[in-house]
Amino acid sequence: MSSSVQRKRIRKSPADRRAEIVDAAAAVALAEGLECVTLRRIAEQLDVRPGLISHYFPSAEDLVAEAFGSAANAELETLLPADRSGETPTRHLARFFAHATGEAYDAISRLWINARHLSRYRPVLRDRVTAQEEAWRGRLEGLIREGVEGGEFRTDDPHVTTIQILVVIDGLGAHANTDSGNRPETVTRMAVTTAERELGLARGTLSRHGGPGGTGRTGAPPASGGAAPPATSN
Amino acid sequence: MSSSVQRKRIRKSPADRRAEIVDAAAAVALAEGLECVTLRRIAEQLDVRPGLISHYFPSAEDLVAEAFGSAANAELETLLPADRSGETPTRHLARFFAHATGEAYDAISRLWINARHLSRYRPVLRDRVTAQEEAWRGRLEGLIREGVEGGEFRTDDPHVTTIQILVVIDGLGAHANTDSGNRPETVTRMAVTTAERELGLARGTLSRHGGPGGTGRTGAPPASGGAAPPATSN
DNA sequence: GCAACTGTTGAGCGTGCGACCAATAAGCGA
DNA sequence: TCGCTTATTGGTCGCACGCTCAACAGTTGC
Repeated sequence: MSSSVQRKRIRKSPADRRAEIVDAAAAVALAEGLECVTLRRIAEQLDVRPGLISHYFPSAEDLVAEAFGSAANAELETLLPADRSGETPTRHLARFFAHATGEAYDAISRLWINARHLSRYRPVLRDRVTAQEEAWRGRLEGLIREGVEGGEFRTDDPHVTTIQILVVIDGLGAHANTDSGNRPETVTRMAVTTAERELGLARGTLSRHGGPGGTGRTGAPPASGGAAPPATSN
Repeated sequence: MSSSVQRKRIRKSPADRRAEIVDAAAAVALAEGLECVTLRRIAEQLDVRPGLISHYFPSAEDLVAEAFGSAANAELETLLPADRSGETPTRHLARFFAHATGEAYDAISRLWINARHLSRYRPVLRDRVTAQEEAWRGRLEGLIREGVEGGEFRTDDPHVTTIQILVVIDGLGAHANTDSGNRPETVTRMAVTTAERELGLARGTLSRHGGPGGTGRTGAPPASGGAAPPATSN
């Protein structure tokens, strides 16, 4: 109404404005997809003119990459905080799976699918995706190594084990845009099952994230053969 | 030069023209991505006018869905032919993994990532993707059930086992646009490892696709713990 | 040989995109 | 308080997209 005749200009410091733009872009990327991160869309979000976005990001591709990096990084920080104050690796890993397997993770899965596809055409984004994959892997591998050193986990090769877990999580997340949600419990639990198997943990250890934090052992015998284990109700 | 003044019109039967368009669209989808399946692009490919493509596909989204469906279906037919003339399920599954793990499969992985992402915005494509997932799963599950009935495979739930294998394949394929290719051998073999474990097969049974076709048993003890198996050279 | 059918063309509309640039005004230091 | 720096605006360009439609021309059947 009052602003249609003459726009009120709000002048901010470059650092503030840039951060504001990146935050808005990350939000749009997460909610609507990376292809919706356009100069006009972000400008509208912040109630500024498209030219201003161009001013801070002369190449729009840089903004898209930044949006993905920001969103993915924030999620990583929630999922696997660098600061694990006092919590055991087992509890931490259990908490990680609880979050990374629930429906709340679908938005993140969508973002990863989005970014991995768009990487095909946009080199700048591709570099960002590679860096983020590295960051996620590094963070998880650190947690696993810590658990191995403390005797909670057991694996010959933490690096390979980490990748194996991530591959399963990626595989489960691949259908975030299509699945109707009716998946067998055994499949939903695949990531946890893989982790427990590869880390020498008893079945169920990583399912109860409110459970024992000390040793993580329950005394249940480990799965012996290769047959599919019966699905547990919880 | 000679055709610039007056275009030579080639009139074809609707069925032929439609098939021609779908084939071209599928080829473009596979080579350059589904977003390159545009009226203008396909028209250029066939040396006709864009309006003609619109004539056969009043909605461009239908053409994209058809392109994906055609490409995915052709690949499924190569990967898991409906007609398994005389070959044992073990040999057949081994052949499947040989193809679905090699670099030649990257193009298909890219297409799936592409389609799954685009499904977010295009309902028609989403239905097609869901149908293709169903088809792939059904074909693989049929093979596994056949193996179980013949005593080559052993699993309590062929349905779940099938999905588990496909999840791993999806997880491995997720990085087709970003990976530099340097992946640990153990990770590359994850799909085969999963199949062998879930089907009660000895390690290596599904790696040698030129190997024994009868029983598929080698006498080697099954993997006990979660330790990474030594990498085999072939 | 001619007429009817319809596959095919050519042209144009409206939209949204990234990129560019001169003009403007907000806020800071002198 | 004034002037300068520069953050911000408003407008425009070229491009590619899907979609529409009247006009054209192969092909077929009479």
